[in-house]
Formats: sequence, structure tokens, C-alpha cells
Amino acid sequence: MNKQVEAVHSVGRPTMKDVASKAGVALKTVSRVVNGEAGVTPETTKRVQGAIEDLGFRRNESARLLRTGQTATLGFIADDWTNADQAAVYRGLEDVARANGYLLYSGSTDRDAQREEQLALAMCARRVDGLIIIPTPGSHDYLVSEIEAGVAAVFVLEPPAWAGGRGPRADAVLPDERDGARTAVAHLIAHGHRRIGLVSGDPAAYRATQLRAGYTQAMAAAGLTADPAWTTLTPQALPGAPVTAVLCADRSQTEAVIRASTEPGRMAVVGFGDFPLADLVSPPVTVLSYDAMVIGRTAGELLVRRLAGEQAPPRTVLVPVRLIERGSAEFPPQDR
Amino acid sequence: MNKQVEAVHSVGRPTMKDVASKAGVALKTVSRVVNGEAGVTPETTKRVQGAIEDLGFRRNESARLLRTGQTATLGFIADDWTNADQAAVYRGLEDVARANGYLLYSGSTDRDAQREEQLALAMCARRVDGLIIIPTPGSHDYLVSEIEAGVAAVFVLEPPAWAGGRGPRADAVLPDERDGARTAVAHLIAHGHRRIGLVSGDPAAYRATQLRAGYTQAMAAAGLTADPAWTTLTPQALPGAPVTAVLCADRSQTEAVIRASTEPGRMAVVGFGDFPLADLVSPPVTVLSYDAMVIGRTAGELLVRRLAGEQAPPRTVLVPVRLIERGSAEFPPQDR
DNA sequence: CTGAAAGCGCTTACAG
DNA sequence: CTGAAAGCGCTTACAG
Repeated sequence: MNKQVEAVHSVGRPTMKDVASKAGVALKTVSRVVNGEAGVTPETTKRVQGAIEDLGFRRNESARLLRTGQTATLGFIADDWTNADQAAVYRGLEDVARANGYLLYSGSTDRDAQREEQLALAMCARRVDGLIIIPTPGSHDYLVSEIEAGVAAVFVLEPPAWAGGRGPRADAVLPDERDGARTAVAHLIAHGHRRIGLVSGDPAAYRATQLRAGYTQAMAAAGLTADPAWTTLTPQALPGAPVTAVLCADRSQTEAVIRASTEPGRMAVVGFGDFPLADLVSPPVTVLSYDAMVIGRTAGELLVRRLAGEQAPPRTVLVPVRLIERGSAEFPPQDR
Repeated sequence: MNKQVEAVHSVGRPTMKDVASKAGVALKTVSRVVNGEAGVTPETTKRVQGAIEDLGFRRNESARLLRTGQTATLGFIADDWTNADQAAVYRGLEDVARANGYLLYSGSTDRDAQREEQLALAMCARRVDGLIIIPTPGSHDYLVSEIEAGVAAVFVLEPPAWAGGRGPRADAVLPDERDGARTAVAHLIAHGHRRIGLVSGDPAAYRATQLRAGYTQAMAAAGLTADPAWTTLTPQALPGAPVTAVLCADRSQTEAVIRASTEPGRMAVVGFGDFPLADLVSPPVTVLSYDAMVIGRTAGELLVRRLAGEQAPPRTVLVPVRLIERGSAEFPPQDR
């Protein structure tokens, strides 16, 4: 058998050095052409470009960035990608990143604090310029030294916890959940409801505390007193509960409430978080909703400005939460 | 006023060189300690570790990887993050990436071929080891030189188009849509349906062609002849169409069909892609579904194996598509 | 207009 | 057991 040994081209990719020797110029001249710097004769330029074409050279950005001292990279740490809000946050962030020449590292935590820390530190070890984090419930003190070392961080959807108490701070962009709950409860009251419940899952969760605050505010403003038991309802306990309306803390609670409902239409349901067929469920579900893309965009802009050198104390930006009425707040006929 | 000028610490992060001089050892010794290499006395090790602590040193992975010649980075290019399937694909991929020490770059295309190219090439310029792409409809010839240069690529959810015809190939992991459609249509036939429609949006889209193939196969197997008009239905045209059942190509088509339905229950609806409240819509929607996380995991494993040096011809892996029955295939009473 | 040297922060290969 | 030198692929600062 005729064993052919083909001349194997150098395995790695061509470098500027390869281009330089092929074109018969110095490394620096190739660099000038690649960067479009002035001061290279048209002939030299053409020769270098020819060598670039022939070799299929493409500059190694990682090497350039190492020398430059930055990385033009931002890290996004999500909680659960299948959550539509998080996907939209990402999308808003991506727009800002693209417009400013940043590439995005990403990862998800599954609400596991240890996984968040591993991911964030791995990204810091790659020297990301900034971090956008949907925080897990754990402490974020692990980030202190990184922030001090110059990494810009912004938290979205939830505020971070700092074990140190006052701790070091970072920017945050959050939906105004308290105000949303206030609006929703006021709306239910305006429709005649007096006994209103809250289905919030873990009562210690951040959103639960925010919704309770807004709820309490709206009830007080209407001169109503709420039975504490009303604010700790579960989907299972709902059919027998003495309330005529409920506010659910998230999509999964809303879905559970709809499923647990033995008599559709007996109770008015307001859900936090819109979903595709909310208007086709019977009765249609009125929801609280916010523009998650705006949250991502705002977070990105805060980061980009800080990376451009802006010096300002950390701030928290609240994004409005709006009520989308679907007629489900009508007071149940049988109770009129 | 008493103007205080505080001693500003060196702005950048500490490097191995800083650690070395603080510990009074050579750079190489620090490297040995950081990498856990043998052959350093306990005392020296302790001294170096002390310096690392004091300085808050954390190795720059980007620099290490530059020297090493790889990047331990994979790039994921999505189409639309709000699509639940894509989010699940990402999640499966992420598991494999984590387990193998890879970090993920990500970006989305909005089905814009030019944006896909920009993203992919930007990632290649950063020297990602591999690329996982949900392809846009355009040609992928721009990737040929990158693949030849050693970037591993795998396409998911849809196969890529190569303008060159036979073109160079890459691995692909796809849901078995044709088989899914065959199963769904056979199921409808078994329930008494004879006039079955297809609502697929753009008939030239990849999924539409696959579904049509499976549809045709099932109809032929049952000895039924389909009116060509039945396979190009739209949600708007459906109320007057002469069919008793329809298969919808994706969630948005399914939703549009449900909305356009003037007489709920008159027509059996099977949707491609499951959704949260599919069982609560009236009538409940039977769906075709596949495990998108498995697709992401499989794609990641193919990539990891190739990056480990596996030499094999490009292959396409099909992931099963299953029917989730919800009773909506029952033949409409009025037509019995 | 063009280039040789040094350096970004690490690792590799080799000495002592 | 420890270290000085060279190099990964680029850019920066300086000469000629």
C-alpha cells in the first residue's frame, strides 16, 4: 500500500509573527495594519493584508486583552433560565453589552449559594470587568475582595445579603414589588373585596416580605384590618379559606392556586408575573407585571458607566410593577 | 479644611510576581505552591501561602490559559432566550460544561444570520474551544475556516445550512420532529379523524418540512389521501376549514389556534411544544414534547469528546419526541 | 515610515 | 528543593 505522508500544516492558528515573516516585515507593522494605525505605506499594507488572507490569520483577542489589562467581558449569573423574567433580563443586558463591545459569560445557580460563589469567583479569576447577579439567598461577602479589587457588580431582581451587616454595597435594579402589591390590593378593595389573602410560599423570602408590606399598606389605607392568617395561605388551604380574593407571589403559586380551585370563579385571583394564556384560563387571571428587559438594560448601563470610571455611591433602582386587569377582580356574584 | 491624601494601594491586582517578592522566593516557587506541585518544603509553602493571603492574590486564569494554549471556554449561541426549550438546552449544556471545567460565553441572534456570524466570530476571536449553535436560516460557510482551525462546533434544534452544498460538516443534535408528527397524526387517525390539518407558519421552515414529512407518512400508512390545502392552514382560516383536527408547529401557533377557535372543543388540537397550563385550557391540549435538556447535554458531551481528541465523522443525533395525551384527540361529538 | 525590545501574568523546560 | 530564562500572542514605549 502506498503510504502517503502529507505535509501537515502547522497545527495551531497563524499568529502575527507568522504573518510578519510571510510578509517580510516586523511584528509591529502587522500590528499597525491590523489595528488600522496610520503610517504604513499602501504597498506594505497590501503585502501584509495578502499574508493575512493567505494564512487565514485572525487576531487572538484574548492575548490582546491580556496585554491591554481588561477583558471586555461581563459575567451574568442567573438563577433559573427557564424563568421568563430572567431570560428577558438577560436579553436587555445583552443589548447593552453588544453596544459597548462586551462579551458575556453566563451561568446559573439553581438558588444554590455555593454554586453562585463558585461561578462568580471563576468569572473573577478570568478577570471579567463586571458581574450581573440574580442573587441566591446566601451571604455575598465572598465578593467583597473582588469588588475592592475593581470588579463592578450589580444585583438584579433581588437585593443581595451581606453577612457583615452594613457591609460593602453594590448597585441593584429591582421591580417595585411592594408598590405592585399595594396597587393590586387597592384594586381588589375598590372592587368590593374586604377579606383578601396572600399566597406567597416561604414567608421569609424577599418577595413575600415586599408583597406583605404593600398589602398591609393598602389594607390600612382603606381602614381594613387583616387577619394575620390571611397572609399565610397555601393553595391547598384556599378552598376553605374565608377570603374572596388572593394575591399569588409568583407564577408557580398562581398555577397551584388555579389547580387547587374547586369552584372556578368563586375567588378573584391576582398573580405576580404574567403568563401566555392567562386570559384564557377561567376565570381570566389579572396579573402584576414588570418589564424585565428594562431591568437588564438598566443593570448593564449602570455597569458600563461604572466601568467608564463613574464614581458614585451604590444605588438601588426600582422598576415599576403594573397591574394588567383581566376582569377577574369582579366580586364573586354569590357574595354580593 | 484638612485635606487628607490617603496612601492608595497599587491599583491593579497582585500578581505572582508580587507574591514572590513579598515571600522572598522566585516566581516559579509561587507557581508551584499555587498549582500544588510537589517539591516545596512546608516552611516555604507556608511563607508563600501567607503572602498570598496578605495580598489577596488570586491567579489570573486568562493569563494561565494563554500560556497553556486553550481557553476552557465554550460558546453558546441561542436564538431567543425566552423560548423554554432553548433555556433547557442551555441548562443541559451547562451541566456538562461545569463537570468538565468549561466556562460558557453566550449570546442570542434573534434569528438574524448576520448577528449569528458576528457573535460566533467574536467568540472564535476569543479562542473558544467549542461552539454550540442554534442556527439561523442563513449559510454557515463563515464557520468553515474556524472549524478547520480547530474549533469544535455542534448545532442544536435545527441543522445548519451550508451554501457550498455538500460543505463541511459538524455534529448536530435534533428532536425527531418527523417521527413526532407521524405519531401524532397516527394517534388522531386512531381516534377516528380522517381530515387532519397542519398549521405550521412558514412552510419552508425546517420544522414545517419535517412535520409535513411525518404527516404524509402517517396518512399514507392509513391509506388516507390528504388534500394539499390541509397542510397549509393558518389559525385565521381554521374555523372554516374542513378538518376535524390540527397539528400546530410551535407554541405560538398553538396559542393562535386556541385564540382563533370560535367554538372550543369542535376541533382536536395537538401542539408541538408543551406549556404550563395546557391541561387547563378547554379543551385540554395534547402536545408533542421532547427533553430539551437532553439535547443540551448530548451536544455538550459530543463537544467535550471531540475536544479530548476523538476523531469521528460528523454525526446527527436524534432525540425522541413524545406525545402527551390530554384527551383532546377525542373525535368531536357532533361529527360522529 | 518601520522596527527591536520589553512587558501583560502566567507556565514550560531546563539548571543547579 | 529552588530558581533564572524563555515564551504564549499580542501591545506599548521608544528609536531610528
